[in-house]
Order: sequence, then structure tokens, then C-alpha cells
Amino acid sequence: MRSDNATIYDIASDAGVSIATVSRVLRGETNVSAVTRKKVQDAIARHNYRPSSIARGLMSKSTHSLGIVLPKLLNPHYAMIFTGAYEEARKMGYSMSLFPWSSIDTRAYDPATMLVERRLDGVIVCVEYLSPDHDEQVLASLQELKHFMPVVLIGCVPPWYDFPAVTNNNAAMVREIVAYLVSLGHEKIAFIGGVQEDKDPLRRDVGYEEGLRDARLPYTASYRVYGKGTAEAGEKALGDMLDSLKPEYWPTAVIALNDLVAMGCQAAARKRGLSMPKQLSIIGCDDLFCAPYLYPPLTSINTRQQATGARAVQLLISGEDKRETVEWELVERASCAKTK
Amino acid sequence: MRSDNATIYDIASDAGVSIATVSRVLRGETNVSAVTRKKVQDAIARHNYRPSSIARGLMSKSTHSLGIVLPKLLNPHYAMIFTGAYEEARKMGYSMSLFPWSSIDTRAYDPATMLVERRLDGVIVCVEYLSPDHDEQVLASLQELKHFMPVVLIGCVPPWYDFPAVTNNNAAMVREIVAYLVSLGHEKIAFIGGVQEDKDPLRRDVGYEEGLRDARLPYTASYRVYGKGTAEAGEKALGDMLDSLKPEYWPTAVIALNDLVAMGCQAAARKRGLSMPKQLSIIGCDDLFCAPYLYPPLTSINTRQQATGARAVQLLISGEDKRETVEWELVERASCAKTK
DNA sequence: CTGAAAGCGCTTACAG
DNA sequence: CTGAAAGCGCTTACAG
Repeated sequence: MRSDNATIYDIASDAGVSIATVSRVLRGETNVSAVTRKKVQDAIARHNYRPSSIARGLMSKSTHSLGIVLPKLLNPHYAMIFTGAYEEARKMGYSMSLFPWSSIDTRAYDPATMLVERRLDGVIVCVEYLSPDHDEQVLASLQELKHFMPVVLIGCVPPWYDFPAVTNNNAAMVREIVAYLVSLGHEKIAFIGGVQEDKDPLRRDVGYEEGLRDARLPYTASYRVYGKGTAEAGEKALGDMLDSLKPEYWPTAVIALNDLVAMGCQAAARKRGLSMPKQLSIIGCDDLFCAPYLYPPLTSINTRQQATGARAVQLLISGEDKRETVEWELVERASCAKTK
Repeated sequence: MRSDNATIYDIASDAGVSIATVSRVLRGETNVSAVTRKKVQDAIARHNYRPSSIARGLMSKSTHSLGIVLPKLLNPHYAMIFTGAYEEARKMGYSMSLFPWSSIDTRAYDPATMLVERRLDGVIVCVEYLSPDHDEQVLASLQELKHFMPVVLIGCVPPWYDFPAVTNNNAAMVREIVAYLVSLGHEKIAFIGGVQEDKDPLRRDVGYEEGLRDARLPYTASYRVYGKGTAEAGEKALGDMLDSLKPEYWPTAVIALNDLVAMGCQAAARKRGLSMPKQLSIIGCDDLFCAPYLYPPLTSINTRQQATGARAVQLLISGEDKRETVEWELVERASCAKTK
């Protein structure tokens, strides 16, 4: 084993053939005689030679590598998406590089520079709605990026984003969650998390209001708290709600934007002596690995993140320009109970 | 904005200069006259030109990109390491690609192929001890990889691995944990998780036994259960231990290999009606984001994963061939209590 | 301060 | 089945 950073020329001369022939066996072409192939393979083994994907990428316009832009990996929700996308890419013979979103849009020169300079074959971008002007800025970046390479979106993608995408129908999902809680006898149902100005018609807010309407329940503004999707935000939001309401008006159920928020809600409720799920039912969303180990074990929605990531890769590679919706599943555990 | 995939030739001819001059302004060289620079920059803007890092990488031997090999991203422990490494790399002007370990060693051709073909400037590998033959295989892969690029190790790195590394001193850590539990009055202390045949002198086992010896406590084989570092494994391990022991011999404290195992232990204890921390104290390791939201909130060890990742990047780039140890911190929450 | 030329390590027609 | 040659899009001495 030499590992001398041999090039295709070294292999060719060592095997006594041309570099074109070496290239042929490298790429597995069949029109090479057995003995020639053997000579080349031996030379490759002797030098421990690995072709440079850099040089290879120069000539063949495809780099066979994809990118995925995710808000942050510390949230396991995104780690699941990444894992699903990565595995699918690998199956299809592509590599997949991860770009934390923050590292993209802090580049002064241009949001998409890193992606474009690497000549990726395509990129999956996970969109989050943060505020109207952030939205505008994101859309502009995406449109520019689209000029350079195929883009598939996941996450919270408003319908007016003209991109192929794979998403959940959040509105329908939350509407069903409300129905589920109503079926358990709940009438005072709170919803915690999300951004107030979001104008996406698929947003969870819409489902919340629809679900209430379905059950002919009033919309109580005090039960609707906006905030970031973190445990801290959830803890503060529910805590403030409870502290500001007379106990007889306390919600009997809360829908959390995601499992992180739900974790925070559990903490807030516990701190105020509420027994769960007896006095308060909580349902999360995303079904993180820790959901079954919270107390009480958290009922949540499996949003099939890995399937989402995998499907996005398929759209990216096939070039289909369509918008798909992925199913979800209610995972019942002990955190939601009947009111009596 | 044209996005016509212009090359350096297009820019040069459009600006009326040579490609060498375009290259100079691209790389920010100072020896270019202001007017020439302006002409070039205008042409770049007009074409929305981005240089190809592929072509750039061919000539300059450095790709300015690093790799990191991690067992699995779904465990937030590794997501923290990645985040720390990624951010540090970015600060130093490097990009960082993630390679799940599984995708490395299932390549029939060669474990390191993906890394080598991409001509990475260096790679961080997170090592896990799984079994003696896995260990042998990993070491062989690493040694081969080392012929191609600088390698820095993190994770469970035995001292006979001749590589720069940044690790925790697990033995010392667990020894202190035992002392902490002893200071709370515990004498029946269990340890759950890990691989039995591990011969690393820094391994957690060693610290467990040393800690017991420090406190002049007996080593009780029934209190030592091996297993994978998952919640399921933890739940089964503690469950089996409790079921097989008369209650008066039940441990009053358990040290879990990591927070996942600790989560499982909480579930097993709860299922058997043990009240925590009154009847059973549990301490985890890694201080995952969910630790404060478990019930009871989990006392754990902050192993400074982000700092570990960042430091590994620094060693990789500086080329220092040394082995460093990173500090840890006990994070006291409610899951460990005095025995009386 | 600027340009002509060679070269990085491959792939890809094109001949034979 | 195999090879000579051009070319991918840059950077890097080397001249001037």
C-alpha cells in the first residue's frame, strides 16, 4: 500500500496502457478486455489509487452531490429530515452536504454563494416562516438560487412559493388534532407557538380555528399564544397563560406547536401543581425520540420527517416540478386523556 | 441578473482583460489597478458569475473542506459535536461535510473511499467502541485513511490509537460521579450501559470501579449491566435488574452511560412504582436538551460536545499532533437526591 | 499592474 | 478493444 497520491497517469504508465483505458475501468465500462482490466486493477491496487472527484467533476457537468439547507441541527426534527434525505441520496448514488441556514444568509456576498460555487446538482431547502420581511428575503434568495440549480422545498412552504415542495398540510393536521381533543371531551383548548403574521393558508392557526368551528366551540384569544418553537418559549407561554387566568378558565388541553414547546408546557404545568393528564392534556408535534420518555409520555404527531427528506431527494433528482403532501400519524401516548 | 453559468473566460472577454486578471480580483489580490478591478467586478455582477470551486480545487491542492464522520445524527449528542465543529470550520474559512459512519464502512471497495475521493483537507472521526473485532477493523481503516489526509479523533479513543485526539477522560468522570452519589449517601450504586470487553483504560467502567474503591464500597456484579446506549436498552437493563433482585437489594442510585439510557431507566423505575428521586436517583451523561424536561429533571454531565468539535477542527487545521482532554461539568437537577 | 502559457487530473468524442 | 488529443474552469509561476 503506497498511498502516494498517484494520478491516472501513474496508473496508466504502470499498467502500460493509456489514461483513457484507466478511465474506462475506473468508470466500469465493459468494453475493456479482461487482461487489460486486470493489469489496470492491479496497478490501482498497487498504488492504492483513488480517482479525484474534483478532477472528475470538472469535465462531467454533474458533481453527483446535493445540498440540504436546514435551520439548525440541534433540533432532532431536522436531524431526522437530514437522515432521511441523506440515505435516499446515497441510494441514488449522490452525496449530500449539509448547510445550516444561518451559515447561508450571513454571507454578505450572496446567500447562495456556497451552494453555487460548489456546483451542486441540486439543493433541498427547509423553509421556516419567521416574519414578513424575512419571508420576502428568503423568497428572493430562493428565486436566485433557482437560476443556478434545481431547488426543492420542505417545511412551511406557502402556496405562492413557485417551487417543487414536499410538506405537511399543517392546517388539516391541526384541525384533526382539535377534533381528537374534542372527542376526548375537551372544550377549552389552547394553541401555543408560531408566528402571528404568517399568511400561509396551510398554517396551523387555520386548522386550529377550523377545528374549533367544526366543534362549534368559541375562539378564545387568551388560549392562543404565539412564540418560538422552543421549550423555553413553551414554558413561558403556558406559564403566563395560567398565571393570568382564573383557574376555572384554565384550558384543559393544549396543542403545542412541536414537541419542544410541549416539553416546556409540561414543565410549566407541573410547576403550578397541575396533574397531567388528569387536569391538563398536552399534545405535541414531530414525535421526537424523547416523547415516549417524557412524563406523562407525550402524545404527538409523527410527521414522517425521514420520508419527507427522502421524497424531496427523489423530486430533486427526477426533476418533477410538483408539490406533494406527506401523511402524518397521531401517536397516542398518555399525555392526553378524557376530561371525565 | 443572467445566471448563464458564465466562466472566467466570459468575464475576462466581457471586461476586456485576461483570465489571470479576473482570477486576481476573484481572489482579492491587491496588485490590480482600481479601474481594472472595477471593470472586472462589473462584468462579474452583470453575469452573476460565481467561480467554480471544483475548478479552483484542481489547481490549488487544498479544497478548503473538511469532513466529519459521526455514528448517527439522530442522537443529539452527535448533532452537538457536529455543530461545534461546523461553526469552528466556518470561522477558519473551511466548509465541513458530514459522513454518517454507517455510510463509510458499508462501502465494499474501501472504507475511506468517499473521503479520499473528495480530496478533503482533513477529517474528524468520532470513534465508538463496539467490540474487539470492530475495534481492529476501525483502527485499520483509520490508519489507511491517515495515509491520505490528516485525521483527528474524538469519542472513545484508546491510548494506543496513535492519532491526535480530543476526548473526555471518562474514567475520571465516572469516578467523580460515584463520589458525588456517595456524598449524597448512596452505597448501592448501579452502572448501566457500555461494552464489556472494552479495554480502554479511560473507559467508564474503570472509573466506576475506582469510585467504589475510593468509597470502600463492594463491587456488586449484579449492579453492572452492559448494553447499547439507547433508551430501550436502558429500560430493559434496569427493568431486568429490578425484577431479578429482592427489593431490599435494589440499587438506590444508577449511573447511566448517557442520557438516553437514563431516560429508559426512568421509565423502568416508574413502571415498577419507584418514586424518583426518593427511592431511586439517576444520573445521566451528555446533558441533552431534553434532560431538564424529563421527570424528574435529569442530573447529567455536560461533556462540552461543541467545544470538543471545535477543538478537533483546530487541531486538524493546525496539524498539531497531540491528544487533548476536555473538561466536563456536573449539572445538578432533581433526579439525584440524598438517601435520607 | 497585466497577460500568455502551462498545468491541475480527469472525461469525452474521435480514430483506428 | 485501445490510444492521442482536446477540453473542463480555474491558479500559478514567469515575463514584461
